[in-house]
Order: sequence, then structure tokens, then C-alpha cells
Amino acid sequence: MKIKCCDSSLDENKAKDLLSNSGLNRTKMKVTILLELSSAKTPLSVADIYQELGDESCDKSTVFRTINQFKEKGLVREINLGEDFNRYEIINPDHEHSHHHHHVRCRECGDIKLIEKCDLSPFEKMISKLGYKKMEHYLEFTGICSKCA
Amino acid sequence: MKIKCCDSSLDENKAKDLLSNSGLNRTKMKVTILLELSSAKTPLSVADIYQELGDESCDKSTVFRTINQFKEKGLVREINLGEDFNRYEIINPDHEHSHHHHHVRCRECGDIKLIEKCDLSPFEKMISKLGYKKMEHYLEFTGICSKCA
DNA sequence: CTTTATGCAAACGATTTGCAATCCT
DNA sequence: AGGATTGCAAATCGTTTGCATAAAG
Repeated sequence: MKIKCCDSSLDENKAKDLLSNSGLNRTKMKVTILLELSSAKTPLSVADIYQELGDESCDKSTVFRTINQFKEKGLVREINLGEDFNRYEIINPDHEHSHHHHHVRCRECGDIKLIEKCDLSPFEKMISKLGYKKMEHYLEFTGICSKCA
Repeated sequence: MKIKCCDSSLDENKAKDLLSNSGLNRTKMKVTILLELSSAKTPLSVADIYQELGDESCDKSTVFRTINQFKEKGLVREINLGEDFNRYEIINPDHEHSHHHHHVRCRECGDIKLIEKCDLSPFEKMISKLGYKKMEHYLEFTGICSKCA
């Protein structure tokens, strides 16, 4: 059977495995935060994560520390959508599509949508000719969505 | 592919005209800051601007307020290169090339280079189909430059 | 038991704001 | 004169850090 390609949800056991495989401790907070990230439909800010923890709450600094560890281990990607804070998105190795994509954010209502397609290889080839290695790119769109237009 | 070191320099009179045409007062600080931006080879942070003011110095909050007015009037473009602060770049109507371009930033030494070529129309067409209007995009590259490799 | 994680409070850096004094038109 | 601008200090906001205690391996 097929797995929906945009659903990168984890269950608790998979989350714990991911943590162990990344060399992180399987603490309650790390599992909780990882699950929250995995079920999010759009990239989350630390504030988003923090305020949706409910009864599994913790200090905001713990969210920051946890997210930073996830980032170092490559479990999440940090992105900036022109807001004055960062957002984080899970990188789930089980799902090709979660590896690289972009976003469109409505400048009016703030709604965020994902864009899967991305081919910037011509750009990267050009830049490689200048001697750059380990290229990465960052591409985001904004516009006014149909509801707000 | 071209790396461009664009010369969008203004002189004092042109700067004053630009301000007037934008409906801003021609104060000493506005002229000074606009000139500094116009002669910069890379996008500047507020801290960059502030510390290079020399004898024309002012309070940092004035730099922020001025930059924000420039931004509202479309005289500068705000960009984020993955640092924890924003940078600003003059948009000089006299120079085609200053209207739209991108950057490569070395993740090791922080050096920034400009890239002129940009054709993301296929992306924007795709997104327009989703009903978005007034599309804008934001594209930046990072890598390890030849000196640091 | 030794290391890592967490809570709490304080520290920080970038950016914003209130207010009184000063500049621009 | 009257609104816009600036300096200064204080306030915000996102993020980081030091330290003492609790949890993980």
C-alpha cells in the first residue's frame, strides 16, 4: 500500500528511533516536540511549538535548546519566511518529499503553502563555476492569496 | 554568469532629489545614510551603516527609523542572508541592475557576492495558477568559497 | 554514577517606542 | 508656526546562557 507523500507523521516509537539514531536522548520533551513537528502542516516557530505543548509543557528555553539540537543533527531545517523569527520543519528520512521544497506565504493573511517542485540546478552550476562548494539555496515566495486578493 | 559589483552611486544632489521624489524630508541624516547605501558593494546591516557614519554620526535608532522609511518608500530592499539581522540594499531607479538580483554568501568567511541573472518565471507561473497575485520571490545561495575550500 | 536535560532567571542583540528638544518646510 | 526628525533611555521580542536540580544511560 501507499503512503501519502506529504504525510511525514511519526508515531512515538518511530520518533524514539529517530532520536536514538541521531545520538540524542529519548526524553519526553524531545519526543513530544519531534511529534509536534512531524504532524505540522506548515513550518512551526518556537512560539508555535511552545504554545501547543498543552499538558506536556516545558520552558521555552527547552524548546530552543531542543530545536537547536535537532538542527545540528539534521532532524529539522530552519527557514525564514520574511517574518522576524525562524520556523522549523522536520526532515523525515522516510519521505523523499520532505527533503527539499519551498513555500509561498501570503503577505496579507500569513497563510503558508508548500511547493514541491524545485530545479535550480542551472543557477547552482553557474555559481559552482566561481569556485563555490557545498552549495545550498534558499528560495521562498510571497504574494497575495486568492482569498485576500 | 556574471558577478557584478554594481555601481549605483549617487551624488548629494541626486540623493536629495530621490528623497524629495519619495516624499521624504531632505535631512542631513537621510542624505548621509542614502549615500552610504548607494556606495556599498554589498548589502549593509544597520550596524554596518551606524559604525561607518564617522563624523556624521547619529543614534542607532535613527538609522533604524530612516531605513524603515526608505523601505516603506521603496528606496531600499530588505534581505536576510541567514544571519541574525537584516541587510539593506539600495534600489536605484537609474540602474536597471539594482532592481533585482541575488547573492551568494560564503558560510565560512561571510563574503558576499552578487548574482545578476535570475529567471524564476516557471516557478512564478506555477504559483500564479494557485491564485496568488503580486508575487515576489526571495532567493539566496550559500556555499564555501574558493578561498575557504 | 556520570552525563545530559530541564526550569528559572538573567543576559543579549536586534529592533521599536515614548518623550522632550530640535530641524525642516 | 506646526509637523517631521533626532537623541536618549527604556521597552520588546526572539534567542541564548549560567546555575542548581532532576532525569537518562
